[in-house]
Amino acid sequence: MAAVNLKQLAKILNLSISTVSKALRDSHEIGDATKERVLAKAKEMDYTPNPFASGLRRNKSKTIAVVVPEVANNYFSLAINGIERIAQENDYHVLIYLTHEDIEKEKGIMKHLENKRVDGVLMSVTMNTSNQTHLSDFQQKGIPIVFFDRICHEIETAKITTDDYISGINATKHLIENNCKDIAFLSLGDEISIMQKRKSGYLEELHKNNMEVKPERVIKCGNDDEHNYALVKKLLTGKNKPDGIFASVEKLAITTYQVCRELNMNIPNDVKIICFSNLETASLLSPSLSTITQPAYNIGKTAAEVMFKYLDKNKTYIPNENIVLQSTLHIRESSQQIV
Amino acid sequence: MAAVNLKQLAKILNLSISTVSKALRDSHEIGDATKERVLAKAKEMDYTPNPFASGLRRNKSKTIAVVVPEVANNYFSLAINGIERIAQENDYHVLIYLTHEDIEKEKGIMKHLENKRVDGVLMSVTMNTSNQTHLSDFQQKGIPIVFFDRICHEIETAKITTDDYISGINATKHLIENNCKDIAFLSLGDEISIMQKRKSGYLEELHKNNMEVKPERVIKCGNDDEHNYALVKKLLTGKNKPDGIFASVEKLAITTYQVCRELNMNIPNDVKIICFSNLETASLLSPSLSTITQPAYNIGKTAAEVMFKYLDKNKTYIPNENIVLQSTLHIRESSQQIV
DNA sequence: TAAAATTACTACATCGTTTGCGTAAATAGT
DNA sequence: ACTATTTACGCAAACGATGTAGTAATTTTA
Repeated sequence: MAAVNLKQLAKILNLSISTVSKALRDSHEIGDATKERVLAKAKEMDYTPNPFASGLRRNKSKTIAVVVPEVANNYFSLAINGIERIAQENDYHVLIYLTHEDIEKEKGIMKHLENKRVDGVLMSVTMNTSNQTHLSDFQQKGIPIVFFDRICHEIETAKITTDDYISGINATKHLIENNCKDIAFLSLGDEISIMQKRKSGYLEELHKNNMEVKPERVIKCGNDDEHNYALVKKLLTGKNKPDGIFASVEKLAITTYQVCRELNMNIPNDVKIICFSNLETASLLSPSLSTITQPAYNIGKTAAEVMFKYLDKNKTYIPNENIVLQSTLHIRESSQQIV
Repeated sequence: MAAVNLKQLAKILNLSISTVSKALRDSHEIGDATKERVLAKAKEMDYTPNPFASGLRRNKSKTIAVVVPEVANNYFSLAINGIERIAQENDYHVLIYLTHEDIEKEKGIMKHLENKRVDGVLMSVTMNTSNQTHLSDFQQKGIPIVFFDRICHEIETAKITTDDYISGINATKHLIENNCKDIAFLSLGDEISIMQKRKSGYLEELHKNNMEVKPERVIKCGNDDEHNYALVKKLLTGKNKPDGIFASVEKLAITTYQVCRELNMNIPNDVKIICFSNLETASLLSPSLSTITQPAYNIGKTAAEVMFKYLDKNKTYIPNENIVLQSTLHIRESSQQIV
């Protein structure tokens, strides 16, 4: 029942606590015969070190935190998958925290993590994280952060992203090539870096094609699904409807599908759609959804690998580094001109 | 930079360490004036207790673990969402572990958790978890487990499930009412309880309608997507095809959609489909997918609530309790007779 | 008014590990 | 053979917070 500890092990083995401890950690100070005796007994008694005691003593938690806006989301859950894999390989534990896009919650979570509960934090910030003092304060405590996807430029550390600007260009170019004359961009807030990059790509490509850049074509959506629905419905209801929609995140594309269904609009005849998405059922939708798909699993995996690269060396300072992975464009029915 | 601790706070305040500690915990032994002075200074210095020190001393981790097969899955991510919400409300932290349906990984994870790293475990077992000695062993260590969805009958504790048997009956009945004469059941393994219940409902309803119960209509799928694809393809290729498919989990329905697409089979004309699923895009699929939808968020929430009910009382023993939540049937195009 | 009780604090042992230092005994070096 | 060095272990002090058992000083009670 009760977990066995070093003291009990030592008593049974007739050795001192420190000898047992050192033997278990394979110290050179301990003779081979003793080591084997200790190992065998430890296994027999099912000894595992108390993580709080060793955490306290060594000032290491063997734990990282993942702070993300949500988990019921294909992108983040895949990223977590990658992170968890690397963590297990490194014998680390993964704490998970959800901000639900709430900057106050994000601040509270970081506050909770300041006391060395974790050795490092992997995070994707809130759509509302414009002020980042809570993040630089956090770094000051000596706990490293690695950002993935939704990064914070101002914080010096490693950042894993995808080629959002290029993807923005490619998606827009694709819509233009399929005869779209008036493309709207559905943004998620406008604070965060990925939105700015995706939007830049969109604007740049419009510009390059001498298409008019109308500010009202950039729709600033948010975290409230009903409000987003209303925004998209309004966009598609007036007489000045766009003939193409570039959704910056998956859920806005889904909302658009739902709006089109209600308004009896045909995709892609009435409006063409492309979006950033990791939806596994994209090809089964009606019509199948064209996507820019980020390598979510690898993003998480890479972020974790970078973190462990520094944790292994006991470095709490991670210098600026931008790792950019490539997204892939999957053209399906929703964005294609029907010939 | 360095985190401030009790000793430093005490020195600055010219008080003893224990006085400061007690003041912070609002002990009656400390005078009001002193309390205020301490609180103010603690806030000013941004003091937060070291979780390892207090964890060690009080033998409490303020952490629970969630052990699930996967996270890139709508059901589990919603459940995690519910769990995390309740954990945050209770000032608890959430560790996450993925088994990837691997029983050996599950055993290893439980082994890792035995040493009081967590105060409790919420879990959904692997599809291969038939032998549960690693779980009863774990319980013996004095750490409570609460099961949700994929439960372990033999372990005495609280179990949160949905009315899978009834849902199995309803789904099957629905297919029969829509003229299916030969319904296949896609199972995920056959060890775990939910599969047995869903299958029982399926078999029972066939029986009630005097339909032949062919053993080869129960397809035992697994964790290998390609293998599942082959199994479903074989099922739908021969001359003795079923005209209805009841998929026990979401991913098997998606596989079935993909197979039908390859085989150029029309859903629901050639074969009707219904499945357990929390897919948010079910209604946008082509054709829209009929589902039995479990209240995943509430299942997670409930599991966490039950856990905290006992943790609050410092009870490590949770008596048997079966909490059954209701799933809802969403009839869409994939399962309906076209008139 | 002496004894009892309360108040407001401090000292210290403790949780389980880790690790620097000390020390006998065994081995090596000259 | 006598001093170095190495080997193999034990002692004890941390790590930071908690809580029991004190202890003066003050207040209450009989």
